[in-house]
Amino acid sequence: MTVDADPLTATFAALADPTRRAILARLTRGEATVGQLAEPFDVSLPAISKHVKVLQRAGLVEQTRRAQWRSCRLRPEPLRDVVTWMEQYRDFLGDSLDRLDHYLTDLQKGDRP
Amino acid sequence: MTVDADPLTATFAALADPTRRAILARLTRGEATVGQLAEPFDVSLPAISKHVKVLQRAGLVEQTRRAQWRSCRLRPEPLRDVVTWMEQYRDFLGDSLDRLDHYLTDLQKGDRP
DNA sequence: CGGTTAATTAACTACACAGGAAAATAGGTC
DNA sequence: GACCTATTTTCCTGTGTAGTTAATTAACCG
Repeated sequence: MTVDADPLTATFAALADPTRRAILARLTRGEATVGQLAEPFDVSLPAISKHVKVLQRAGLVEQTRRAQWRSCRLRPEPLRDVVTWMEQYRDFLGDSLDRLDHYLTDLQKGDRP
Repeated sequence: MTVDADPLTATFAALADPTRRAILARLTRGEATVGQLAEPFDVSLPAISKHVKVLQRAGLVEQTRRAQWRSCRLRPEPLRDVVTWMEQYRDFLGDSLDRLDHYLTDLQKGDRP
């Protein structure tokens, strides 16, 4: 993966790693520092730091500095882009994606945050 | 990506390539041989053949031999697994995924093909 | 300022992947 | 069998990535 890949490619590439998916799952339970994210894993801190950077590049994680801590927060937009991409397969997945489609359309019109 | 990656990882890795996503999009319009899949792209046939193999390994494409042609067909299961995985982010994506969740649950119970 | 903590960067190894060209396989036709 | 077509396999190159340890940056604390 090049650094200038299109957003969808960057998102799928970011999701194509179990450690990164686990990091995202952890972040659904609230913000966390890089050190906190690293705790459950048996890998070095630099490794986690790089994973976080991949997630940032894909727009899935946002990092804010608080003193010497980097607090990581989950960003939903790329996942919504994935859902949007999957809509072209609605005939294969069933009509539920139609409803999802409408929801996202409404969302773009500003009907909901 | 190792060859023995878990299914979700293999699926996301397969989707993390624009050429492969284009191949999938083409297959929503019906079956196609490897040669037909290669036509729109400015890459060699072996390259496409390898992309198709990655898609097969992820379960996204099924190949059936007809004489010397390999007809490729889209398989929806891995995409459904992606939707299932995304359900843990429903709070971030909105309640539409709840409905999708119910749909997939009904589907597992055999309410629909 | 010296020390401590949090996180990143640098340098390196090992491996996987995208791509091409060329050779090999497989099936159909004559 | 010889030949043609479709596809895959093999071999090669360049590049990206996951991981390590060691060094570096950044911010706070006394």
